[in-house]
Amino acid sequence: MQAAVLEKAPPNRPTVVLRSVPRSSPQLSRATLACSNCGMRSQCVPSGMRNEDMSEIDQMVTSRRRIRRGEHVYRAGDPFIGIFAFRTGFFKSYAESEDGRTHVTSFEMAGDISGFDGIEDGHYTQNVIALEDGEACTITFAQVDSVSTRVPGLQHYLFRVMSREIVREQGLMMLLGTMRAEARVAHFILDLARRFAARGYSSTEFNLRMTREEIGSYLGLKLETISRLFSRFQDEGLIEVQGRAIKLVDLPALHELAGEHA
Amino acid sequence: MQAAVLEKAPPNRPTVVLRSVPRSSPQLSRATLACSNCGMRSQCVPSGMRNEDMSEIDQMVTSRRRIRRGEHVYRAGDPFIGIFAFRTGFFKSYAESEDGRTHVTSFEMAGDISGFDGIEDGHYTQNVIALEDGEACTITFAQVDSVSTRVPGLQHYLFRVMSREIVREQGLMMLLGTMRAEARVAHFILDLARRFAARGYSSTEFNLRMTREEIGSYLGLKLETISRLFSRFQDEGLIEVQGRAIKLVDLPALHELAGEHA
DNA sequence: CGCCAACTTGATGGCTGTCAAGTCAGGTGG
DNA sequence: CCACCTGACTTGACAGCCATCAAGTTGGCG
Repeated sequence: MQAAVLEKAPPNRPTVVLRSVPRSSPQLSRATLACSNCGMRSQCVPSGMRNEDMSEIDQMVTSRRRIRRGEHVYRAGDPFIGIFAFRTGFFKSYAESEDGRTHVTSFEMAGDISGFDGIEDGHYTQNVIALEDGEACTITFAQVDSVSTRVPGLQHYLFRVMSREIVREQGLMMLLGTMRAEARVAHFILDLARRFAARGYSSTEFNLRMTREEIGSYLGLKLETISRLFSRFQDEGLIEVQGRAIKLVDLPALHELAGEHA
Repeated sequence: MQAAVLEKAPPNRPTVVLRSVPRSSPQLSRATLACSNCGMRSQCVPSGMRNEDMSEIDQMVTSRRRIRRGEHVYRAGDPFIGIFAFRTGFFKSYAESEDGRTHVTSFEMAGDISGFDGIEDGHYTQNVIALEDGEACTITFAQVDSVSTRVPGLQHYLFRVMSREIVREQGLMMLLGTMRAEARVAHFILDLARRFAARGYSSTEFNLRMTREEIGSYLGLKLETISRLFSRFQDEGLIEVQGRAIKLVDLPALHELAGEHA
């Protein structure tokens, strides 16, 4: 399944070969679960994490779970059990309001972590659903408690990951609050490119895993606006789009539009 | 100074009498600093925090700092030293982008906490400035480390506060991404009312501490739009506004506009 | 082959931004 | 005490960006 997904998305073939992983066996060995053996480690763990601390982090990951396209990792209102670190696949998080509005708050890929919204009152407030088959490592908070009292480095790790999430959301708030549609879309494309690059995929040619509507929801725009801007960017020679396949052509111009450095 | 501020803002007189506090003496006793003696405790600490854990939390607060109107608590780029719990005063947090855009991400009042944006890379990414004279308790992260290895309840506390911040930001993203101007403004007014109420102030009559421009920045709107909507809400009998004094008249209608329950 | 979701593109309208001209309130100095 | 000044606010006129509505087109899949 994982391989099939990659085949359907030729431009996203990894340029770095990642360790292949056994499929959802009911009981995985501690070594197999270990973060220190995980190809996605560099994504999960903030830079600067010491190697000595990795074995401590390994102790938290208790299980791995296979999630199919369309299946929820968790839903708003579910009791909080812990956080999820994605190993493969592609996911979206979204919130729903009382009156039925919906808003995509993030797209998760390998190495990203979800679930911090559930800590405060013991229930998740968001929904996370797979856009593509994948696997999630489960880190239950019961584990966190027992391990982290013995291990000071561990809480540091979690503080940093949560801090990163807070900063990420602040960036999105600025995008939603101050940027025009074309800047939002340019920013979105470049952000995806960076994230693919960080995982060893091409940063200039990749496949979108989400619909125009989901992009629009994420960026506070309508799907028609996304479609129109993709077309316009293509006319202007910034990108090439065909369906969900995107190729970045004029990176400086995209950065310019997104309001980044130069 | 604190009293003077309240005198200038008659509708905000507390309906609950709060303990008076000695002014910024250079060295405060541990008992004076203690959270367990603080009138704002119910705001800082998430509900459900056990009393036994309070003494542990007390150990983290190392100093208290007086901040005058217009003075920064910290700025983007400053080295991270810890988090700040506000005791009195009124503050705003804002982010600045490379190309000069600015966006207000939150307004802080007594019991709120700032500074989590600085954990990840060791530098704050936001700016926090006082809109009104106040005091901030400083919780250095050096303290957190040494205390929390002895005390498991402490990290729980911080996880919950950070989780609350993440959920808060997700709510704001939905507001910025899906709500129309009138809904944003109604939501803003009601949110302020709730927060004043939680601190023992009137929830139907209070003074804004920020300019129309700051409200606009927070809500992703222009100051003229804020002004116009305040005027319109007044014409429609939802509120009464005079300058920064606001009185909520038709709460059901405001909730309706904000898209909340009924 | 036909269906359906996803996507594209056009026409139109409205919400909100922009520009502009005041008004108001608080603070300062004469 | 009053004139003046400045920042904050209000209000009007207009424009433009993006949403809305509508009608196709495409591509994947049964």
